[in-house]
Amino acid sequence: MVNITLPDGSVREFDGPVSGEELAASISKSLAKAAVAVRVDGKLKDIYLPIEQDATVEIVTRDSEDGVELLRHDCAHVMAEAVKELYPDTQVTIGPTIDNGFYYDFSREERFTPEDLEKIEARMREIVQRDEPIRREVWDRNEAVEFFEGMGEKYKAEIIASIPEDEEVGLYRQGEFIDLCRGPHLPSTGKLGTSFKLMSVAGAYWRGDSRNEMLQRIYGTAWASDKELKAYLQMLEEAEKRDHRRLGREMDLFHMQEEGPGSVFWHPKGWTLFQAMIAYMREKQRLAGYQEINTPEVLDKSLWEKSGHLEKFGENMYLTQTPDERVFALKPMNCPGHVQVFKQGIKSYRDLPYYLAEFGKVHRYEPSGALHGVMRVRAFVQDDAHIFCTEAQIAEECVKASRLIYEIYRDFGFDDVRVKFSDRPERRVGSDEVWDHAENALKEALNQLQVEWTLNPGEGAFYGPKLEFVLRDAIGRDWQCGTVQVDLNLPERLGATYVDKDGERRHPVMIHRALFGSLERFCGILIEHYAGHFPLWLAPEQVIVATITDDADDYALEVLSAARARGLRADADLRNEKISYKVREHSVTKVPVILVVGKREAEERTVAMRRLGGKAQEVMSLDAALDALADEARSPLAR
RNA sequence: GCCGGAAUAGCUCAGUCGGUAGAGCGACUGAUUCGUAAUCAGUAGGUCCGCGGUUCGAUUCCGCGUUCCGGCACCA
Repeated sequence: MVNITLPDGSVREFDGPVSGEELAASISKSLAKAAVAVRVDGKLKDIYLPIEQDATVEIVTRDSEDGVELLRHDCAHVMAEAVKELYPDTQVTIGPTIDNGFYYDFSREERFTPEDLEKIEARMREIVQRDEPIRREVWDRNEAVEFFEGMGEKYKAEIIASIPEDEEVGLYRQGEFIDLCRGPHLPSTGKLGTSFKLMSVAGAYWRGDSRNEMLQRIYGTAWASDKELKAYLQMLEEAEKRDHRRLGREMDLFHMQEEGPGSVFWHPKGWTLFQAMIAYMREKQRLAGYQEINTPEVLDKSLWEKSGHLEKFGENMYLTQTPDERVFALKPMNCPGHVQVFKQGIKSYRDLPYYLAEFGKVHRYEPSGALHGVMRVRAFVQDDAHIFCTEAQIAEECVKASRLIYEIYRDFGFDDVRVKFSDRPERRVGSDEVWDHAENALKEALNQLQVEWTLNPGEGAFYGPKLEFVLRDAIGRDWQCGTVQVDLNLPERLGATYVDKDGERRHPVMIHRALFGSLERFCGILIEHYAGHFPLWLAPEQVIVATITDDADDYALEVLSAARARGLRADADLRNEKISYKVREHSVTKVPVILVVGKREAEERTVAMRRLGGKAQEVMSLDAALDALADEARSPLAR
């Protein structure tokens, strides 16, 4: 007797072992048709395998979240099958699912071309047509290793050999193709459907390690229906339209050029946006008790030797030699400079926590392949600050800094923020005891914050563990922005001390924190997040006064002065062009408000206010319009 | 840095099987005085990314380099 409990709580009795297929069929015909797998006591299983003991079972349908995941995984296998059929000399490696799709890494002498992708996709559709059953087999580990080695599949053999001894070696067979896989899978290739598409081919290191050989990775996307596939492809197109590199040019915010790889030329409008961000942060930090400073960008090599930067971060540093043959480094971080400021005069425990902030421009020689618009550059401004405090104050100060980050992101329109905790890296300074201490303090802060977080093992800074605050951009890419780092090493290395209650000199703890992180990156994220439609307080150009004919020129200039007098960033468009032409042009550059004035408005001292993207316009008195706009243009901190 | 791809007018792109290039938009000039996302006409604008090589001749073919794009690795 096997008792199966269904999600609704009902229990079904069977005389003996029952498969998911049979169970679904016993419930309804339509469910049997839609069923592709089962979840037995929380674990996904193949639908044709017998359930031999009492269990809670959920039928997984093709269009459910689990179902789509399986479908994508199968898609990867079918792709591998197609590749092996077309190019038998190829070795297969791994093929997992990812957001929106899947990939599979192959090893092959020749390169896959876009034409090859078309062929592979066509063959995949044939395999779906064949509707090959996909069946699980449990193999003896050594036999499996021999089998794959015999086929010349050295990567597969290596993976199998590395599976823990107590785990089953499960292989899945579909047609002639057999692959190692944890599973489960759909019952046959026909269940895959046709809503998939191969997207691109790219290089990827074997086991994700740059010391290993490079494989060829083919990316694909797969969905439960053509409708969803189409929606996804459309989303990609939309994302392309809001790409900050494109909008940066269209809105005349910035440019970059060959002579300065990874360096931004900010144009007047882009710099206005940048300054609006700084103005906001300056005020936010003032309210939180920070003092702003400014420290040198070029400092003698010896300081960077003392701090450990040259040893642990040197690959990323720009060095420069002066005519007197002294060697200086462009600062890649602001911390050593801030320690120098802290060290001036004698600090008492009563001075702690001591907050120093700087909008510091740092230079880092980043790998060329990492550069990406303003998101990943070699010269950027950090809203950096260092909090010098006692060990007892660490957790509280980390909590305060983290809360600032959440508040700020909310003001800029981001609610979905993820946190990663990065612990000690291989390349580090300081003893294990010190690291234990720093990591525990940071974890305590996370506890107090009561937020979800994930561990990012070995990704901490060389001087301390860190919290990383991550935002997702329009194309689904994650960007690390804010960070809070606990440092028990640099103050000692650089000789920073304070006099404690007992008269002893002690090294303070240093908390490094950046809230935007990089102003450049945050700015890029803002552009994409808003698709260039900035809220009024951030828009580089807030108001355009546009005339209908030159009858209104004098009045338009009067409106312009009045708008500027209220602090609005405004300009006038008096050109002899049709109003529809002007509206289009300023809409393309995403000016949020156009005040249209013609003869009628001039006579009545009104304006016709038109919002970006809006259909209608509102005629209101000049004063009322400017009052409303000036109010709306205030920063969130002034509300 | 690694794998693959690309680089032609300000932008988007076409083109030359080797004989020094073209469109649309934009810019400029003129006309048009017009009510909410493109008025009409004309003009100008190019080291075809750079350096070598092959060739009578290279923007085109080959090599090297630079930058960019998509990934990987790295990272704020």
